[in-house]
Amino acid sequence: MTDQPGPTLSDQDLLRLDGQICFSLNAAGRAFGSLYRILLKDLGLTYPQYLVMLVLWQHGELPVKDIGHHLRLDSGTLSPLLKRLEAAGLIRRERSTEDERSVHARLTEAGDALRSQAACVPRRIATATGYDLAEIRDLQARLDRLTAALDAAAADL
Amino acid sequence: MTDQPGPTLSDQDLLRLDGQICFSLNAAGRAFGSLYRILLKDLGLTYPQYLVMLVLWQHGELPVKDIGHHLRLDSGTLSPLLKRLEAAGLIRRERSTEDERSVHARLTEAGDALRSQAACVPRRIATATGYDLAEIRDLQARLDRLTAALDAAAADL
DNA sequence: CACAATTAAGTTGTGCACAACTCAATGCCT
DNA sequence: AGGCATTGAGTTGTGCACAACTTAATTGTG
Repeated sequence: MTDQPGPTLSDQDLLRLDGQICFSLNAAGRAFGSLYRILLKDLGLTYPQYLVMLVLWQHGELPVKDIGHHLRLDSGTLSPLLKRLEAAGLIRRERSTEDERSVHARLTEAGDALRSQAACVPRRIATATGYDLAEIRDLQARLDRLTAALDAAAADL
Repeated sequence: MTDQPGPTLSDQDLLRLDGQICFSLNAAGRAFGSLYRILLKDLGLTYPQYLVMLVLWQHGELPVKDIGHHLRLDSGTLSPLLKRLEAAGLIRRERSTEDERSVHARLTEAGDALRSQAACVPRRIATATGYDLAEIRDLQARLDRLTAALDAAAADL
């Protein structure tokens, strides 16, 4: 029989311990945000805008829907964000001719040119983590598993 | 000699790979957010508000500054949030008599009563992760190390 | 074909995060 | 004591995330 600390934690204990993972997750996310904010300042991009640009640099022209799919964002977030990117002259938005519901985002020359300016960012971020590639991938895998589990749990409430 | 993918990744490769950790981190954070949103709906709390309540349930009366220290939030975020908690009748805010700059947040009876209602939340979250306690702690440690590294990197820009 | 259901964007409203700022209270220092 | 920097909250403005809703185009079905 086991008389270790015990597998049974009281709700009070959990209430005290709770927040820990999400605290850590939150803190890490914000730390990333701060760093990106600094590194992206010269490019005139916010971190979410940078993520959208990353998607466009990889995939070229894309409908809003697909961008949202890649980033797990809905039109309520993307519509104003894309408007700002368009106002900044980095992308153009055009209604698809074949399906008039769909709007496609496409890089302008300036948007494409920004790519080379952004090229140094990932390396600086990677260096800042202090992790090597294997560790990063491992951490990522754990986080993705976590996300999947949470999504599944949320699905059947 | 090694002719594997190689330790030297081009900036373009990194640009493609980039976002991965922060993507995963972001996704996990949002997945947590969704789940908490559902579980906290009955309590009438948002997730950040719940975090503040957690701190108050643990520490009792606290100055705004200390709450911010626990949660890594500044007054710009906390002031309106605490106002909403006060409007909801869960806390009271009172200027300290000994230092009139400082404002202390204190649980009302309703705020304290909410604690028992919230007691079931952490367990449900923990279950939803699909991780056991050891894995959670391990992940947490990695995330905290990551945060520290990123903070340090941001400090010397 | 007509009409209901679905889909894609966009809009509105709320709340959070953060930078930059104001203001008052306190501490410090000669 | 006088004067100045520091500290703690709060305010303002921008941008993101998300829920709930609207609008218009498309699809599916009887």
